Parts: sequence; structure tokens; C-alpha cells
Amino acid sequence: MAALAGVSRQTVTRALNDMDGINDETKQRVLEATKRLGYRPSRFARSLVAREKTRTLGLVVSSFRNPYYTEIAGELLDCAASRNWQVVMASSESAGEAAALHTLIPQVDVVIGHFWTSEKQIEQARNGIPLVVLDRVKPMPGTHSVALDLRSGIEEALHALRAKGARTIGMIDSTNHVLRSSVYAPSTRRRDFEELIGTGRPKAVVAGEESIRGGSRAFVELMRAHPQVDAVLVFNDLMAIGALHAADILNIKVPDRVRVLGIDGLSLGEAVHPPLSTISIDRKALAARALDVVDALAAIDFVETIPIRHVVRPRLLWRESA
Amino acid sequence: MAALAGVSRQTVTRALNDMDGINDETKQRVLEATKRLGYRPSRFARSLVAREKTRTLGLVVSSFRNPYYTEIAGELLDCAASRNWQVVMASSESAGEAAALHTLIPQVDVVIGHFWTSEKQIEQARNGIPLVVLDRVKPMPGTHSVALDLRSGIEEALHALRAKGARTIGMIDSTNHVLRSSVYAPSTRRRDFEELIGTGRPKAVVAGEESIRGGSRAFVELMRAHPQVDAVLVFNDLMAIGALHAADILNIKVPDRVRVLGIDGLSLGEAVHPPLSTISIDRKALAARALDVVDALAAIDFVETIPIRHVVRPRLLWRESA
DNA sequence: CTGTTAGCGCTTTCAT
DNA sequence: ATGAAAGCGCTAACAG
Repeated sequence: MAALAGVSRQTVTRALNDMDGINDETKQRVLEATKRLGYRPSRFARSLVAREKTRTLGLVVSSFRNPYYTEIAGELLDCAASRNWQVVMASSESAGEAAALHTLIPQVDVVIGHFWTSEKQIEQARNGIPLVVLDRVKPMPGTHSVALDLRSGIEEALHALRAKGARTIGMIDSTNHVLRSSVYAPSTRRRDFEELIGTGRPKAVVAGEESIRGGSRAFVELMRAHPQVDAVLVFNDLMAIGALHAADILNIKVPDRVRVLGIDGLSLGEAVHPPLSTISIDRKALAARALDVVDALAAIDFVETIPIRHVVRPRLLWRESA
Repeated sequence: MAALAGVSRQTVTRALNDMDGINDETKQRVLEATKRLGYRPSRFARSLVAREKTRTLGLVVSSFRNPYYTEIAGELLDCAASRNWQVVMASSESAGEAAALHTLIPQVDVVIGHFWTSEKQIEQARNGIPLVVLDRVKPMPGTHSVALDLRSGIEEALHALRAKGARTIGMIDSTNHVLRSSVYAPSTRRRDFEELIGTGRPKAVVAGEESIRGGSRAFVELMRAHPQVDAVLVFNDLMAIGALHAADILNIKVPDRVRVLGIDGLSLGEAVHPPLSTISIDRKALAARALDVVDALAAIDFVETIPIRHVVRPRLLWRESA
């Protein structure tokens, strides 16, 4: 207690929060004393007694190596700041989603994030805290969500590719969208693709690791196994950039010989050669919708309520690769 | 108070923290009641009374559009998690460093981040909270730091480039490393470069915006103004990737006609053509050193102490562009 | 096994 | 302009 500086505790309070009703001289004296003693008020006690409770949200970031996730994190942070939310982050990349939730939950009012692990695990890990799940196609029971209508984007893309003359459209899928599982399960993007491509046609699909390098390898594999492919839909832009890289090495002309279309809309795609065409996701809108949910929950003081759901539509961004 | 469920508060505590000394049946009853009433214990009160105080650090991220910063953030997050620290983040990209500090400071024990604005502003904004400043060359008085010995890296690089036959070495600098200031001030990297290149030689330096596009533009400008340049040191990898892009368009062969060397060591540099040579910064080490400081400060309960300083050395990573 | 008491460190309200 | 008292919502320690 810094009141040992010759005054009472509330005088200290008054000095530190510069409230009025305090002599300037006293104030200086107190301020000096606090500085000298290295006194810093407890944020816990302060929050406990505050009328305006600190609004804190948790953010689970799936990967710091994929700009898609970090850009979303950035938008979310800006959006949160402007709406007066604090953000505590955890990465699910190394220790997994349940672990990230576990560290976050005691500190926050609500958690936002991408969650690919099983509903059961998440449901158990969230421990009653409201969750805002991003990008997941099927809503998770008991959680709120901001979904992505990728299917309509894929459908539109397929039509457009055909209109541009593509006859055999292949796909590169990601192997590890279900984290921490060694068995490959087809992604929703793949399933949408296969359904939309129609049953009569051959299905040229190959899966690779979710990285630039993984995209390169998968592209090589795809072209070897299915040389007739003249257009490729790629799981995300990072892998698509890898595919472009591989095409360059294999001396396969893009888009003349093969059209390459990514998913995400990373600005990075502008900087590769040829510039990457992509199904673009509006990350600013995604962040804003997520914070809409959070604000709505805060308004009812986070009592359990029926799931809120928003949907964001992607749009096609034609650059040069398709 | 959920004790209206027929028991005392203490019993509620026992049920929720599953401590022993409670009848299983009572426990169930309490748990059900809390669920039904949507009761959630106040994290503020809990932290206030806890023996082990929550360890929380603030992280100011300069940009979510430059993988260098996001990768550091990712490493820091992992490192923090393993050492039992919570991380509250804020971006200084939109509202500035002082604003980021301002939102963080009431919530955290210590702040880590890159700070380019003036010492005075930071000193004032930090308001007594200990700061760990990253990458800054000159130590800021009153703050701790993890510095980067880039100068030695640049020196080594210059020697190596000369040994590879470079005769006229140029540089691309960044215009906006001093955020929120409209006047361009040469970066420390530029000053090191100019000093190391020697006084007798012509200085071919051009500055551009700190992005891929900015790097492209600066490269075009540099080659127009100084056609004799046969090697370029670029402020960071992002801009260097832009330079590579521009070289490709201008049909300037890299590294035959011009060698291009970046700074940072982004993995992204592997995926461009030709793969980018770079002065690589060990971001994992940087994060670890920063957390060493934080742990040291926590050990003395964050009382003001003499500045702690660590230095991380970069190393040259030769790929193909130089 | 359960309830009561005290107190974490601050701010608010009321008295001086 | 300053001090004293009350209480924020929890958990530790002690009774019963």
C-alpha cells in the first residue's frame, strides 16, 4: 500500500486517475511516491470494481504461416479496437485447438476462431464460453458462426472456366485441414467441387500439404496423373502460388495450357507471375460480421442463446492465371 | 449469486473448481443450476484472489501485411504459451504505436513490440510499464531491448557480393519505417550501407513504400537512375520480392545482370523465381530472447531496473538471386 | 461434507 | 481537500 507516502488510499486513487478534489501539491507528492516505490495499481482489483467491465475476446489463430489467417487476425484486431474490445490471442498451430481454447477461456468473454477439429472436442473444450466459429460450412451446434458460401463461388468459377474454354478441370485439395489427424479427409471444398463438376466427368483431384511447397508438389503429381487437365482449382492461394511455381519449372504455360485458380484473394497473389486469379474472400467483412456477433452477445451479457449465423459471399477476382 | 440454488457460495466454488470435500450429488445439483442460470464466475474476482497472478504480456504488432512481423508474432505466441504467459495483442498499423500502447497498458504486466516512433512519445505512452523493444538499433533509455546486429550482416553481405564480382552495389530503402510521418528519414540500414560502402564510391540508393509493389517501383527507379548497378541490397524481403518481379518484367536477368539480396529470411523468398538470397533473421531466437527478458522482469515483480539488452545476429542465406 | 468469516486491492459514497 | 466505510465477487482458512 503506497499510502505509506503519508496519505490515505483514496488520495492515491485520486492522484493516479487524475480526478479532482485533490490539492495539486499533494498530487505531485503522491505521484512521486508511487514512482519511487514502483507502485502500480492491480488491474484485477480495478477491473473487479469497475462499472464498465473490460470487454475481452479470445482469438484462436490457426496459422501464422498462412497470410489468409494473419490478415483475418489483423482485420479482427482493428475491428475489435474500434469497437472497444481487447483481444487475447492463442495459436492453435503447435498445441492444437483444444489447448488454445483452454488457455484462452479463463481470460475472456467469448472466443472467435477457425475450428476444424471434431464438434465433440470443441464442445467440451469451450466449457460454456460462447464461440464464434469462422468459415465452417456446417454450423456446430451450440456455437455461433460466420460462414462462407464457398460453394456458390466454386460453382460460378466452374462456369466461368468452362466459358473460357476449359474442358477438363482438376483440383488440388489440402491434406491437413483437419489438424492433428493423420488420415486424410476430403475437404468441403473438394466435395463441393466434385458435386458441381458432375458425375459424368473424370475427377482429377490430388491432395497436398497446405503450403506453397505442398501446392508445387501436388501440381506436379496432378499433371503427371492427369495430363489432359487444362484448368485447376486450388484449395487456397498459398498452394496455388506453389502450383504456379511448379508450372513455371515444368514449362507449362499458365493460363494458355493450364488455368490456375486459387481461393482466398491474398494480395500476395498479385505479386506472382502470372498474377493469380482467385475466389476472393472479403476478410474485412468476415471480421466485421464476427464482431457483430460478439457485440450482440455482449448486449445480452453472454447468456446462452440460439446460435447467430452470418454468411459471407466470396467474389471472383480475375487476374491473369485463369 | 447462484447460491440461490440452495447452497452456499463456497459450495458453488467447490463444485465449479472441482475441489474435493463435496458430495457428488450436491455437486451435480450446483452444476445444473449454474448451467440453467447461465452463471459464470467473474474472472476479475478470481484473478484478484488468486495466489498465482495471471501473467499477461502485451504485444504490439507493426503490421499484419508483412510476414516478417506476423511470423515473429507467431513465434512469440508459441514461446509465451510454453512459458505460461497470456498474450494480448494490438496492431499499431492503423492507429499508431501510442494508441496501441494505450489500449494494452491497463491490461498487461509488460509490453513487447517494434517501436519506430520517437523516444519521447513512447516514453510518455508507456506510462511506467516495462517495455521490451525489438530490432531497434539504438537502445531507448528506460526500456529493455532485443537488438539486431544488422550492420555486421550488411558488412558481410557487401564483402560477399564483391567477392562474387559485384562492382556497383545499390540499395533500396523503405520510406515509411518511421510510421505516421510524412517526411522520409533514412533508415539505419541505409546509413549502415552507406558507411560500409565507403566514401569514394557513388551511392545508388532509392526509397520506396514498404511493400511488394513499393519494391517493384523502387527497383525500376533505381535501374533507370543508376544503370551501372549490378547488385542491390533491399530493405526487406517483401520489397526484394517486388524487385525480383520488376526485374522479370524489365527482362533484367537475376543474378546474372543484377544480384538481389533481401533482409529478413522469409520462407516466402523460397517460392519466388529465382529464390531470394537474404540476410536472415532468426525469428525464433528473437522471440525467445524477448521472453527471457519478460521472465527476468517477472522474477523481480516488474520493478524498474537497469535495461536488459540482448543482441541477435543475422546470418546470410544464399539462395539464387545473389 | 457444508457453512461462516475474512480479505484480495481497488473505487464509490458519504462524512469531515 | 482529505479520510473512513462499504463493497465489487471470489477463494482460503477455519468451524461446525
